[in-house]
Amino acid sequence: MKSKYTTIIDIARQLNISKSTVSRALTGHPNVKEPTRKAVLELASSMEYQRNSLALGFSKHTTNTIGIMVPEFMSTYFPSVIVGVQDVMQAAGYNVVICQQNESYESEVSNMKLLLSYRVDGIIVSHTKETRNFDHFTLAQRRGVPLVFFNRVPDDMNVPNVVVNDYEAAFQAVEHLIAIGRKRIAHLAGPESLVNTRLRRQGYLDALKKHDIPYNPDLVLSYDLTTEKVKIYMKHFLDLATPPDALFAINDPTAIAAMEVVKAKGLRIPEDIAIVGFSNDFSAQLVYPGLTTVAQPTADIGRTAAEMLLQELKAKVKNDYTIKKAPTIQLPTKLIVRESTVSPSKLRNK
Amino acid sequence: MKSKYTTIIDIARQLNISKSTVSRALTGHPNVKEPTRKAVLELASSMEYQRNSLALGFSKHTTNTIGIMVPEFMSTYFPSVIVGVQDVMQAAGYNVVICQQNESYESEVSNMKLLLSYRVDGIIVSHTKETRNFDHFTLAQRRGVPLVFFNRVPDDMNVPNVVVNDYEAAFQAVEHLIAIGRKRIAHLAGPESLVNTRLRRQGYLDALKKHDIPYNPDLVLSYDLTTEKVKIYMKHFLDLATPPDALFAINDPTAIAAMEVVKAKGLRIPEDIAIVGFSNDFSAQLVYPGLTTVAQPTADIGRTAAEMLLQELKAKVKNDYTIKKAPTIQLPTKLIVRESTVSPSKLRNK
DNA sequence: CAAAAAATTGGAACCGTTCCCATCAAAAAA
DNA sequence: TTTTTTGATGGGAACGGTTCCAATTTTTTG
Repeated sequence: MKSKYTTIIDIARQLNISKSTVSRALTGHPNVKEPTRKAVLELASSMEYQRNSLALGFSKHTTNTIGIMVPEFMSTYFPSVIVGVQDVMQAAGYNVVICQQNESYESEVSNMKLLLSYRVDGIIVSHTKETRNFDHFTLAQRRGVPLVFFNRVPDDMNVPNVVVNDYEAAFQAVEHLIAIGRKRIAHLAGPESLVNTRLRRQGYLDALKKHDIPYNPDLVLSYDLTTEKVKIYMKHFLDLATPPDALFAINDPTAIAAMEVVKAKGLRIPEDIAIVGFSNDFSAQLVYPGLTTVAQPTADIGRTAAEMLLQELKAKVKNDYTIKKAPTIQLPTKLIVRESTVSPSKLRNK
Repeated sequence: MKSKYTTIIDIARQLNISKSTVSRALTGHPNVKEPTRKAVLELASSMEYQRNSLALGFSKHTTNTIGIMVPEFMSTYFPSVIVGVQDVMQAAGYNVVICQQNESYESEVSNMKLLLSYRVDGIIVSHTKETRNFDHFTLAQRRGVPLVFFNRVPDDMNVPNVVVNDYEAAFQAVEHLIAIGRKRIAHLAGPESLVNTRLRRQGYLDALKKHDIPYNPDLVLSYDLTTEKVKIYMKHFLDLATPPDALFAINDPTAIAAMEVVKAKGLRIPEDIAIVGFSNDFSAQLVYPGLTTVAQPTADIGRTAAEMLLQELKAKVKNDYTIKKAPTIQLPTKLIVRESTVSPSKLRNK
């Protein structure tokens, strides 16, 4: 089967020179006479020569391509991290291939194998909520493919990663709720499998403790990040004998789904119940009332992760993280106060 | 340089058989004795053999991978189309590589070349708002790589595509505004380069004509889809001697940005100005008031495009669309009426 | 102007896999 | 038992590029 793509051999034949020379001319090797180079370049362009990355990667053992794996991309968080990654990587001459897992562990494993089978040079990852087994990640490491994690980092793996201080950010968010006079603060936490869940919950607990508010286990529920469950759990909170006067939600979609339940029940936000989310998703400013939330520097997270990966890639001797401590970078967050915790009139006076 | 990946030659050497036999065992060729196959499979799994897709694609001239190119993915529209595409393609045993253009023509060209250099078997595309030159698309076709377009389809190219009836949907949306008694209906249109812009505007014009509302050129502006411009143009509309009492926006982000301008000016939605968007982005239900909009079956669009591409891929003889008419599939839209056009009390009575 | 040095080019190996063809062994048929 | 058919395996070319080394040409130098 003859392919329709032009090859360097086609060019070589037409010019009656060897393919080595054509290759040299095309890659900008210095040892090519000017007229030869010109002839090759002209013919290549007129024949619309398109180099075969498969052949190239195959023969050079490096593809100049990296992969990025995200658990989902319906919120704006991951897309905007990806934009940051592409930014840095394209400037560095790398191609970026995006894989999306739909929060499925199975997809994650198969996408990882896909990326490895395409011999990507490195991978930036945030794992799914289902991921409890990390063998597919260590496999990549054993193959010499550097990994950089962000946001969701496996906590028993020593890998380079970019995160925010989830603990501190949660602590501040809860302190904000306390500052506006709330005492019965509920927390809708995420799945146990995510570090973020544990850190943010600890921040919540410690903020309560600092302000001498006793911890009430009835007000903390972990859930699987599905919209249906939010509705059930939120209804449960509101039906308690003494319902909460505030909610700290693991993320913005959770907070927004919770707001709907509150509104459907005819309660007022923030008067009856104040709500705080996490990540400052684009939708946080759109909902009514505007959602108070912890902003993450998403594009920066992407850029930083990309730079970290570039470090790994250009290290002549691969860093061995079974011996050496892997680098972590923590980026700052910022509490964005909106109407879901402070009524509009007060906000304006600020 | 020795790669850390196991190859079929490593396996062959260890078992003292030829690489042909190993290859046959791994690909499930029938002519392999059972004990041999078993030995190969076991060793492959214990050595964590991972086939080299570069070598495979290189030798077979087919990669079992398709690309999808989208102009942006910060709204939910394109991500959810992608999910539909992945759905069908994964079931059919194909890998999907996602490329995101950031609405940049330059990125589009370079991503197209990237996909071609990786010899993908086919590509699903929605072009950027900047794209006016389609050479990179015809290049793919000349290389025998089938294309399927969706949403944004170059109108002077004969290519398979999946769309909605933009004209009809716009017509209905505007009729809805007329039905609720609006007479001065403004239209914020998109860039001239997109078919959607032209079709939706035509729908707008024809709806006015049908209901004997004279066309007022002052009330129609085309713009480049940037948030800053919406603000300027919307302010301009509101500052007219007789400002519009309704707005039909090219898409939901436009409508939502326009709503902010209206609210900032202290006007009421829908009483002073009713607003309709397009696509039913996830945020349309979140904004306050809820945005009336035209829902598109996004996941279905993705699934349909994927199925169309599969048709192209399995055609033994490639369809030549320089001769033959390319198929088009039009999927249904649905007008979703929310509070931005009908006040809550009336909505409830319906 | 011949010899040495430098620049340019060609040839061949290599990368990992598939696949066609040849070979050989085993099983079936004569 | 011999021949034919079938099944299992090995050998090697092909895919498109890079790269090292050798060969050739050109330039420089003594």
